[in-house]
Amino acid sequence: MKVSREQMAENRRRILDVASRLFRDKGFDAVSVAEVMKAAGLTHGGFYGHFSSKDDLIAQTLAHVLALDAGGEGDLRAYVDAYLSPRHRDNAAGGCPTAGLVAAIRHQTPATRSAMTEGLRSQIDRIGKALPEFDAADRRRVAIGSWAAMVGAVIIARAIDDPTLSDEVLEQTRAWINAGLGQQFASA
Amino acid sequence: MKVSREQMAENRRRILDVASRLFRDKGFDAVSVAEVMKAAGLTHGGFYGHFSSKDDLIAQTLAHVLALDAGGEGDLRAYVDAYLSPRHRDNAAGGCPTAGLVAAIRHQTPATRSAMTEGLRSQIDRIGKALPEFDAADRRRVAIGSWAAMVGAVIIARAIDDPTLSDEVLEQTRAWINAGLGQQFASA
DNA sequence: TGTACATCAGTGAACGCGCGTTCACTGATGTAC
DNA sequence: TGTACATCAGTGAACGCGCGTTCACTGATGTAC
Repeated sequence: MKVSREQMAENRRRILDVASRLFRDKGFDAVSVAEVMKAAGLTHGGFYGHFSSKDDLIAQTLAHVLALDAGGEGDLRAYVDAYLSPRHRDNAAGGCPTAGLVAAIRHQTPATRSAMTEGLRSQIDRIGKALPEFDAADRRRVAIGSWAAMVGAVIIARAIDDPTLSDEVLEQTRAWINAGLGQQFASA
Repeated sequence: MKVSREQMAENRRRILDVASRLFRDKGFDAVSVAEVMKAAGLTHGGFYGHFSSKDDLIAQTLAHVLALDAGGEGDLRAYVDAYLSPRHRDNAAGGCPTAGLVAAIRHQTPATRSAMTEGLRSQIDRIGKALPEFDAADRRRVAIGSWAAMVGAVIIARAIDDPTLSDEVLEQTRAWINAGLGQQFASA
């Protein structure tokens, strides 16, 4: 049965929200269109009224979640600490979409790759802006190096089945980044 | 038709070799059992004489490729440079299995996760041993931080569709790691 | 404001396809004599 | 060393299943009067 325009817009938003959680949690391939629609409280047949294909859903979900994720976080050091925490490692579904999905982007359509590229570009810029104590050239290096280490550490920590080693990867990467952020915190 | 024991062992080795390239190139899900067997010059029916399931192939392939990859590389700085090169970024099929596959490990069987954990553990140890200029505590931090940044940068660089930004991620991460490896090279 | 009807968001059965896996068969291997 | 035969690695057709996608239908929406 037909629903109101507002209801349809809300349904669409709910599909993107649940899809972003499911994709981050299980990966693009392991989540079916029917599963997304069911999680959104709908049936699978209506899917193609909102999206032209599963690939289209993936591209739009990525753009959606990266836009939400772009909220300016104030303190960089606090952000690094939260990012490299066991809590974030164990919460892929609600965590950073880059950490959860970058590696799979290589195999996606151009629209999806493009959305991820813009997300990465603005994330690097955002980190750079949180580094006023560095001059322009250093700022870029620190922003990119730190971001690569953060994303790499969370991905690695999530792969490791030994909790002690997994925690150590997070903790030592945190120390390594803090050392790189400035000698005044080199012992952190 | 039956083949000799040596032939069978060689067939098995060839299956693992082509599987490791295909998995690194396209991901576990996008490679079918039939595709692996065909690439190895066999038909799909014989697969279950060598492996009990596709998951078993994945676990054994990962152990196989991580063992091959474990060759001790001499100079750490040269290793970092090669790792963070456009050439390595563009050669996922023949490149580092960690960069190509870590992110997908989260969704694999315990045997596969265990193989990856051991591969990561020994890789971190190997990098640590290549850092005699640091004391024990710093060595661990530098090894893990550098490795996380290397893996993260290659994964991110492979996702980005803008060659300029992709190259920049590799290059700035290289500079960031070199800075962290010691002040005597801080300008590299 | 109230009624009549065209629109169209969502439903659920059905489709074609590729996948992982199975199995009866084949013929070279390798062992027993 | 040569022969007879049991073994078994590899073949290719077939299976069941879940997936992405399609489509005829339904009934609430929202517009025209």
